[in-house]
Amino acid sequence: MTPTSRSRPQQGALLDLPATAPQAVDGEGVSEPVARVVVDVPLPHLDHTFDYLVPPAMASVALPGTRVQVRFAGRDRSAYVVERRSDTDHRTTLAPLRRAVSPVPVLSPTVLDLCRAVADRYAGMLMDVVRLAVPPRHATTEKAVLEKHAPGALVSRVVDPPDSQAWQAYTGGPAFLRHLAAGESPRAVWTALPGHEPVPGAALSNGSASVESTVEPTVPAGVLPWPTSIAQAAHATLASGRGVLVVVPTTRHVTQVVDALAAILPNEPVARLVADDGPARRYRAFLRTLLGEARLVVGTRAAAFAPVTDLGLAVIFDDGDDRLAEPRAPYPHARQVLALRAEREGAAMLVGGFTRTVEAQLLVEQRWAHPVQAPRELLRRVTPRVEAPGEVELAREGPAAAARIPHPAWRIAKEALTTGPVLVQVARGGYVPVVACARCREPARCRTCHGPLRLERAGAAPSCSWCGRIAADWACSTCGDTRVRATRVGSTRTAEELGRAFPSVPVVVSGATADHGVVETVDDRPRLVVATPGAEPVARGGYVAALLLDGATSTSRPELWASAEALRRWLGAAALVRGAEAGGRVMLLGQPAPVPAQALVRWDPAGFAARELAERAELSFPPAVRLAAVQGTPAAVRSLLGHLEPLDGLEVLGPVAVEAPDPRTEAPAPTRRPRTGSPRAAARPVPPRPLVPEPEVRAVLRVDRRQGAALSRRLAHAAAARSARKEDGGVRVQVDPPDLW
DNA sequence: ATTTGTGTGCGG
DNA sequence: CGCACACAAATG
Repeated sequence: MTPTSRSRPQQGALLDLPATAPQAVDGEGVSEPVARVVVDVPLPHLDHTFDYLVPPAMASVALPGTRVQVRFAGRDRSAYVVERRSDTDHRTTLAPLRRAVSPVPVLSPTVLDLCRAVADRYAGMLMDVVRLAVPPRHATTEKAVLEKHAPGALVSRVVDPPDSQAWQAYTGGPAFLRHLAAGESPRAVWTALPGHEPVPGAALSNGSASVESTVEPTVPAGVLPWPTSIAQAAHATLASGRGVLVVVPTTRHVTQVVDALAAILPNEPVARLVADDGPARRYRAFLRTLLGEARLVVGTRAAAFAPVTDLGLAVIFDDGDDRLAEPRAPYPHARQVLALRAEREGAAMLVGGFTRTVEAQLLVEQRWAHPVQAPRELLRRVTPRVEAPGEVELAREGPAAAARIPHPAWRIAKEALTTGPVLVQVARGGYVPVVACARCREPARCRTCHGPLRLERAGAAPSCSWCGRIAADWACSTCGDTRVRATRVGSTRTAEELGRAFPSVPVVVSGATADHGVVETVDDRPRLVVATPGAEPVARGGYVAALLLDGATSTSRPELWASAEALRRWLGAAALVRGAEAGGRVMLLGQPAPVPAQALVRWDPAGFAARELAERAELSFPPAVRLAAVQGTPAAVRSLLGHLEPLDGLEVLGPVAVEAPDPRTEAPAPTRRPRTGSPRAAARPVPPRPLVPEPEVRAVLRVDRRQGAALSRRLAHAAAARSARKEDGGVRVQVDPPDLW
């Protein structure tokens, strides 16, 4: 691995000085007295290395990978040493390092190389990526970990490969594990089967309440919960003496994977890298990874950069979850980070999920990864029977066809509740999250801020979901009517209705809203579980049935990804239900779009992904092509586009005005600090900052996928040229923007 | 951002 | 000519 420690040439045509011959530096006894560093400055044209002199006192501390402080443009800035050398290409005398912050080389050459690749791919700055990769230092934790750490005690335990039963359910599965165990680096896109933890005792005792279960369903070998399958792949990789990194969307997923690893590899330490754990625990887990104390690392998106020693396998699960995309510049996606990493470090990769994302489909079609999925016959047995009755079928059943929960759905729930738990997936949380005028159906809005009104609980007056004001004397601005009706029904109200219909069955609500938290698990007793997508509790032994309400709500969104996202959510819920062989049933309701609905009924996420990708190729949409969005004030966007060097086949769409920022998500007024401490600031005329932020525009750049790297390079150059000229008005450059259309 | 270097204009 | 101020370039 070659770290990219070479000083990059000055950006653009601004400064094309003849390369100065490296000059030896007299270090007064210090060997390699030059520290090449990356400095934390937010200016794109300064996104390269700088050389400093290492004072004798820091000679053995300021080693490559360590944090230091340097004087830069008159201020102390934090920086990382990326290289130590004995010469410099800088012409004038070097300034000394100010302070060695810590002796721990937190930025390893491998991770630095990855950060550079990610920055390049996303047209961003190296330091922005490094900030994502290296968690903030926690001094007391660092001291504690270093004191306890005994380098000699690191025993690379030899692990035997997993038994040959593992992954047998999947075509190509055993081969995948075999290659991992042999130290090779296969890549797979894995469509996971629903698997359920067996109910203790149920498989053995035949005195179950279920009368007709004379035939005990035989769960085929290898149909296991997804975290267990991942643990088996990790096991195989450990057998080759290499480390494993697993990245998942949420803390909840992390816990599931950590538990599965503990069950299969009880003696193997696991590092849990989750930002939610807080600075101390997060930094401790990071250091344990860095020191090689844990070869198994599990975490959320930032963990994609974890310094796993000798990485053998990178895993990402449920890669369609938007929480795997980093919200800070340069907005890298964990799937992409891991893919770059697998290539650069020669590691294997596993992209898994119940659905198959369009991006994963592209990896398959490019032959970058092999598909790993179950044969049709097995799939039919272990997935639930799914129905998506159309209006015609429902009308045959009786007059209540248009009801949110039509008669056939009630019947499924009633039958299932005699045996075990039933899941009801509802698109929205809360009680009645959106109301409209009862007469003209115009959405009801707040008189003060024009936010949408909702009902927070039974019998409550409507209130604004943006500002919280109670709209006690609301009247429709269109027709004057004072009555409201529900346009969306949330999980709380749904639970209320279901509770009335099944008074003898307990009802559980799970969701990320304030009223109630996310419920992790439920047992196998009869119970109604109402949950929003992603918050479905795992039921021991699997749900007997699931009702997926609000089908249209999830597919009618205008975004490009709406139907793929709907299918992902439906499959996520349906995968918690027992297989058809064990009586599991799913009903999809609420007029969903037919294409994703049929993909669910046939349980064919790969077919859906192939069709979706073909369609996007036809329309020149990503990921079939590479897109980048450039957003900012009109002048700033225009200037950035003006600085772009020509690129074959580059299409520039727009710029067009972007819709007004949403007052819910937009911070109030970004009060600019007047810097009271500095007398200079008072003397300088403050540029007038508009009270109302200037409206922004966005341009979309489109190129062939093979030109993607060239586009990113040009965007980074243009941003550097702009910042070098101190052109103000920030522009946000986003490669692979997730939220277009 | 902040510092440093260079150019310009005006008073002496 | 000398100095203050403005602007541009560089930041090690």
